[in-house]
Amino acid sequence: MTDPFDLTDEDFDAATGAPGDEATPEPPWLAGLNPEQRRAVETLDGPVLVLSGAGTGKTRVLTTRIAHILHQRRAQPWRVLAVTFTNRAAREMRERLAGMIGPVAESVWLGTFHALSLRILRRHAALAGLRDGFSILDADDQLRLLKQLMADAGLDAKKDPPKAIMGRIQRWKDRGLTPDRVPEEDRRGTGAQRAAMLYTRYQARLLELNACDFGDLLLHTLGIFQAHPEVAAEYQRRFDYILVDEYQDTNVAQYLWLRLLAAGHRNLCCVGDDDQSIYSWRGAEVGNILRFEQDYPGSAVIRLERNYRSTTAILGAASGLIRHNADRLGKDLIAAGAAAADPDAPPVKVRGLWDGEAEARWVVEEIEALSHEGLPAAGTAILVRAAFLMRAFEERLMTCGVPYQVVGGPRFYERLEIRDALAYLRLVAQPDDDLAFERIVNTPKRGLGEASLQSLQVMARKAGMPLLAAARDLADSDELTKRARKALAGFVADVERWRALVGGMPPAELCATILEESGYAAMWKADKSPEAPGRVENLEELVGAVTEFETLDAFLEHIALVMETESKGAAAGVTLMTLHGAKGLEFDVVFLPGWEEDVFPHKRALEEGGQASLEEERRLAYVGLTRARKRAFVSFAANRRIFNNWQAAMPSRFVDELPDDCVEKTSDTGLYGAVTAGFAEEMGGWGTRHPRRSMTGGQGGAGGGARVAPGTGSWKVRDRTGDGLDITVGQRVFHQKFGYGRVLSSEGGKLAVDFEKAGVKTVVAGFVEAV
DNA sequence: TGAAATCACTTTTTT
DNA sequence: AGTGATTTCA
Repeated sequence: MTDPFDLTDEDFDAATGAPGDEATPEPPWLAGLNPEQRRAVETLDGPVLVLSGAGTGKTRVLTTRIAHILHQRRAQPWRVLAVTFTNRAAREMRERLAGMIGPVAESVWLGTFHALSLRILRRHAALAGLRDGFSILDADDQLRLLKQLMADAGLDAKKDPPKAIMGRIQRWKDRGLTPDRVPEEDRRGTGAQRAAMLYTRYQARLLELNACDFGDLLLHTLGIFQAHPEVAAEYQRRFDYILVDEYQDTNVAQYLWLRLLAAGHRNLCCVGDDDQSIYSWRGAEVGNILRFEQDYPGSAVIRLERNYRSTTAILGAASGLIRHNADRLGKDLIAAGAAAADPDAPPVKVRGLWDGEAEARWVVEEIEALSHEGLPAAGTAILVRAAFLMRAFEERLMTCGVPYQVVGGPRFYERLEIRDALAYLRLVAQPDDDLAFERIVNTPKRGLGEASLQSLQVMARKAGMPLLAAARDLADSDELTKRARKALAGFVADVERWRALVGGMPPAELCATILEESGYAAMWKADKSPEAPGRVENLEELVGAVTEFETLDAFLEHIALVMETESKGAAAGVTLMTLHGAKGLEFDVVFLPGWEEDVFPHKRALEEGGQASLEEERRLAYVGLTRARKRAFVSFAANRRIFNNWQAAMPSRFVDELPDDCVEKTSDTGLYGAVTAGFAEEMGGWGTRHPRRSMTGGQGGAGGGARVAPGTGSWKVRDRTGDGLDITVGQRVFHQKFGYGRVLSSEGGKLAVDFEKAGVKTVVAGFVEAV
């Protein structure tokens, strides 16, 4: 195979007139690399696979490699394509690159698969059957659309859960399969046929709506490349070098996408770690990394095994654990950093506790103790298997007044009020966005009930026009009651007035105008429920977020792809997040709670995926451990409340798999006596010695119970500025989580408050506001 | 048409 | 337990 870019340095320099090696001093960024890293950076021609273990400098290699390509004048920045998996990784890489090579970093094609696909798709929308300005549906829209289609087809949502169907559709998309290519064996079995049928209709409906979902961004791009070789060729020529981060997490569609783009020059560099593959449930194929060498014969394979992040104890624990996986390329981490040299680096602490609340108490105690040892909360993370495990920690951290932030929790864009507000903006930007129309036509209440909307739907469907246009016509006809007609006409007039304003004023101002004039903001301001003020705040935050953008379209595009408000402000406290969210991050101190059978490894994972899933769960544990630089703590509870009842829990098998020489196991000695050998069995036995405690209804607060049911989902994190000095006994206060209440007593910065909903609770003064 | 009442389902992980 | 959806009642 001839490779147009297989040039020697001399050829290249002669061709471009760039100075030769001796004239160019070695760029500073190469100096600090170890030999393997250096090889990964300097092997520019042909396919390269970098097997990069945790903490071995993967991001550094990627950014340095880009810098090197540019410095060597191998390519212009806009001819380099770098693909990441998350927006965060893209942002981080861009920042680090800018730090090395300056503002020219901006012109590199760097982004997530989805963002880059969208960029390509916008240019060739017509080839995918879309019109300019097509919109991107969020998960909620997708599901609503599917439910409509199911209702039209007379399918029972009880028999075929829309979420399950959606899952199947997405997995087909992950595999690059359009509805007509769904293989026969995928159509057999319960519900499969109906899912395939719905997939066809769903795609058809999306085209009618001039919309696509997340998976379509890739699928359409891929389809265009396959159906129009001249377009594919254009992009093959356009990029001289392609780099891919987290290659182990790519799905089939992404694999094909990359293979197509790299087909010409094969200057493809993929960086990944099979031991950190944790997204198979989303269609990721570890197979992609395992067969790289076969796909790209003659590829260079470079292993990065020197870990600069963690202590030997942490690495030993992680390696010992992951060794239990059969299906891996086999790669060992060698401690090489400053942390490894620390002679009194302590072992990984493993601790068994009575229940989830005791676990939270212990974790926060340790956090407070560590902060006195020079390891402050700001460098500490609590990493959990599933979001519901966060509750106990949030509660405990709040009670103790330790600042914290939840990362990747319920996301900004997913909030009801934000989705509503976005629907207004979408409808104004895209009058044929029917899903947006439906969402807000009667929010706030305009007296347009189901009956009116039903006839509107029917009419629009018959005339083949978008709902907004149909509404305009319907308001002029005499189909509806006078009141409904008037309301509809008013709504249509509003939207048209706002549409006229687009471009005439900054989008943030437009957004504020719409929220005011529609009465949507007023609706929440008038709402008396405890969460309403937070929603008003979020709406204000939304307007603030729009300020960053020049046009409404640019904002909507950003929100569709990024869907998270940029983490603003310094991370001051303990970081609380899921293990999945933690990949690619590092902390001085890491707590890994909830290591119990059925929780971690998760029961559902085992039920659905068997051995393969068990290994994936183990990789997740490995990811968790390897996030830690200096200290790692593993814990498990003998009893845990799941849903609303208590369940006895066995320690996770992963606890036993941790090598003894790297960990120190202790249990609650004060309560249960010293336990050394047979530790896990004994802990597991607790549950049987103390059979399921059934707690009768959490609230009521009585019965000596400090144990009060946790409140609702999310609340805003507040820093502890001002110690609530203006709060006095008898004062009515508002608490983000517990709502309104009255102060009973105050002692040492803590208040006893009688909450209207949650009963009597002790809270830190800084977490309540006087009302 | 809107509010109240009941019901079912939740909690694995997310671009 | 708490949320959201669906059903029932005023």
